[in-house]
Amino acid sequence: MVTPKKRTTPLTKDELFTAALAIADAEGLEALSMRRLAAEVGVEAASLYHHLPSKDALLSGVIVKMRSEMRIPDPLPEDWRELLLAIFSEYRRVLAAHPNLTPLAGRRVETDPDSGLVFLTQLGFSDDDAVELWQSMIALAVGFSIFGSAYAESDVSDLPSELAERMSDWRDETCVRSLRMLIDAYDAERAG
Amino acid sequence: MVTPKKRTTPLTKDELFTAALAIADAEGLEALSMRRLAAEVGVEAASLYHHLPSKDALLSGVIVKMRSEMRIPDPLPEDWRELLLAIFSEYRRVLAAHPNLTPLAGRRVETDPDSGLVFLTQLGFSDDDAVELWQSMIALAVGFSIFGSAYAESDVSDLPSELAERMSDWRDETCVRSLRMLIDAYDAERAG
DNA sequence: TCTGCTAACCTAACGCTGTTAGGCTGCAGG
DNA sequence: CCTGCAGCCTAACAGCGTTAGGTTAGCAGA
Repeated sequence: MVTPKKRTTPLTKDELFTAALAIADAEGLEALSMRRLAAEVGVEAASLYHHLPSKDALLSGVIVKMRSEMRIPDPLPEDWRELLLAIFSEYRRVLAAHPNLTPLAGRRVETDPDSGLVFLTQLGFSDDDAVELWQSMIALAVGFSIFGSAYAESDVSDLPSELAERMSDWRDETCVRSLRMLIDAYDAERAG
Repeated sequence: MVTPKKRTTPLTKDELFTAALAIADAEGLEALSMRRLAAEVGVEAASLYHHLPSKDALLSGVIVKMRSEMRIPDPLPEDWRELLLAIFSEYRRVLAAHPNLTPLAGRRVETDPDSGLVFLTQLGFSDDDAVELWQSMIALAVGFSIFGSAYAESDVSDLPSELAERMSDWRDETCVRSLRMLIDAYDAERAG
């Protein structure tokens, strides 16, 4: 696990983010300390501060790194609703692939200019409506991912047992279903 | 701020949760340490472990305490859609009232048996549909609260400026609007 | 080739954290 | 009066993020 060899090439930020992401994935967020990361990349903890201003910056970098794993399907769906759905399903897939990072998922919002929001306005959505739909989809996807991860402990002990069991199961299809409903509803309001 | 006097009555869990919530509200989550809390209630840090098994238990207690601030309007809305909306608007109000706790908001789901979920099944929703709507509303409300709090740093620098500004503004009305859309959509699918 | 600069690393230490072990104290029940 | 124990204490542990300041190796310019 730990690389004991002396380094030959200097560290890079990207290498740090990648290693940090790997540690968090494998051992949990609480295992990701500066010393642990330093050991992983074959360096002492203080040396990391030559590349990063703080641990906070490290965590932000890890989130960005995770987000960079998003892959949009190559022949883009023709229907814009399917495109939106593809984007946010992918968002959720990436979040679900790194369940240890869900506590951090909300700490950073990034919206690429070419990722769909601007596109919405070109479809006839007002700026307000486009943003509201976009925000709602982000909130839903992130919320579902948080509650779906082990981070969340649920107390449903007072519910009837069938409901309790079902409430502990945060399914991907449910998220997609609700995402679709939001898209259709905003679309209907735009048309009406 | 800190109570220097010797205590006359023994500590209670509830007193600890209340004090911890106050510290987190006033000074942020990172200020809430066992030593800080102990000082606040006039005791040494180690003594807290007579009442709590761990800091994690403290944080869970704080979340429960926060959630207990929810108040459902007294003449219950007659329309069940308005009732649902009232519940989740209140949920969001409480979350927004404690912005420093949003990072923890996802760590614990509680669903009272009498808070509406069971009620949905009595209205004709299948167990699955009721749970899916319920989960979606939780996810949306929590997601909005997280992104609306200062916890989230947004990077919208690449967006057109009007969109960027609007994207940094997570409005309550937007959350309510989307909640309402979800309710109506699930209602329509139930009827259809 | 020698000089000097600087990037990239190091050791050591600071004050903080959650947590545990073990001891004191004062009050309630027998 | 004696016992037990709830409720607090002091002291210490290992680990944390971070900083100050020192070393080293390699490259730029003379």
